[in-house]
Amino acid sequence: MRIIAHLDMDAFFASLEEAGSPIFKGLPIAVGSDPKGGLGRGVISTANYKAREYGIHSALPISEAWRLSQKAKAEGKPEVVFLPVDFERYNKASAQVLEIIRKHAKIMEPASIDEFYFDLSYSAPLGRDCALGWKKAEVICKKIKKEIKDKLKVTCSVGIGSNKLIAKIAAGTKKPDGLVIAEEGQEGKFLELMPIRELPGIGPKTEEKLNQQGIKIIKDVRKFSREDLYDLLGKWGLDLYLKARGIDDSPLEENREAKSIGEQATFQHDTLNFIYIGEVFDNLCKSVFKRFLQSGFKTFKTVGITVRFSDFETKTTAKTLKKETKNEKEFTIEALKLLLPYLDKRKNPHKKLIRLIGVKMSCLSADREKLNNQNILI
DNA sequence: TCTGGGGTCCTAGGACCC
DNA sequence: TCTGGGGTCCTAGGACCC
Repeated sequence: MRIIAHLDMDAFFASLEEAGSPIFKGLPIAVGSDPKGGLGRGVISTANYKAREYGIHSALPISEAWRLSQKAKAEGKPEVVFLPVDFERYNKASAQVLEIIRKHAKIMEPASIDEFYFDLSYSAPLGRDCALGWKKAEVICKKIKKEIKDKLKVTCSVGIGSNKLIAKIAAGTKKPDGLVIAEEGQEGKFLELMPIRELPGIGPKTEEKLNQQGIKIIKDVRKFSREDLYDLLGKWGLDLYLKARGIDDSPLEENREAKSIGEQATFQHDTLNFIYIGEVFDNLCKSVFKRFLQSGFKTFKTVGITVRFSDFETKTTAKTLKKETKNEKEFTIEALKLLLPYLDKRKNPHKKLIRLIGVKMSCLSADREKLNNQNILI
């Protein structure tokens, strides 16, 4: 039996900004793109709990957030503080959290900038009282929470369970600053009354599909056989069959490597101005290549681009080169060759304006020398 | 209200090789 | 002359997550 914890930072970006500047204390804060007086095109990245009282939340269009802020102001409430995303700062904080967790757990998986899994099974040595192990895990998590609060002045929520799925869901049930233990052997019961949307991997589309079958809460999933769920959702249906019963054997993955490096940009105004598009595209390529150099990867083999038109139709094209390369010119030229058809009649016959362009590289190889050694061995 | 930017994983179809 | 099937690589698109 494993004891797995999931730690999820509370409104991470906004909390860090609030903790970093005393003048923001207690105010509604929204981190995201520039609202530009209600004309901005982005979305909210993170809103703190005060801003959530205004109806502002992650992924909300920034223009709507601006409107909500103005409305609150008219009612005599404080205006929302809109702040740009400061990744450097958040990455630093994330690394500090990682360091604190690592002191208490040998096996850990950073799942994102603000989420971490770690294994506390060691607190229940073989042959010892299992309940004691869970108690010890709780004590360790309390310590971790306290250390994070002391050092970073922000809170987090932690879930403890017998696998990653249960731990993650448990952490989400009591935010902010929660600590929830989903007792071993009670996994099925813990989940049964929750809406299916609580299961990671079920988004709007899958939810709708399942609703059509009369499935609303997790318990409802259990009325369907493995075969039924496979027919409905393919391979993911088999996963769902197990997840609905609280079963999840997936291991913690300590050394996950990136599979691609890419960047995209949305224009302030939709455009077909070649010079402007070319300039932005060139900067994207330069920035992606710079990150490639810093990444430690030695080569890439596939170049891809994205074009989003003003009607939100989105096209991607990719080209895998004959040979791996690390050449910047090759990267830029291949990317440009993929982009050009979208600027003229070839792939844009109705001359639709372009909203966004993006570029990425994939098929990254970590270490060419290692690869060569393997070839010699074979 | 009009929809960011960073990613991952899965699927389906076509090309190609044996 | 007609007809396999398996395996792998590649591309495009979709769903999802933070």
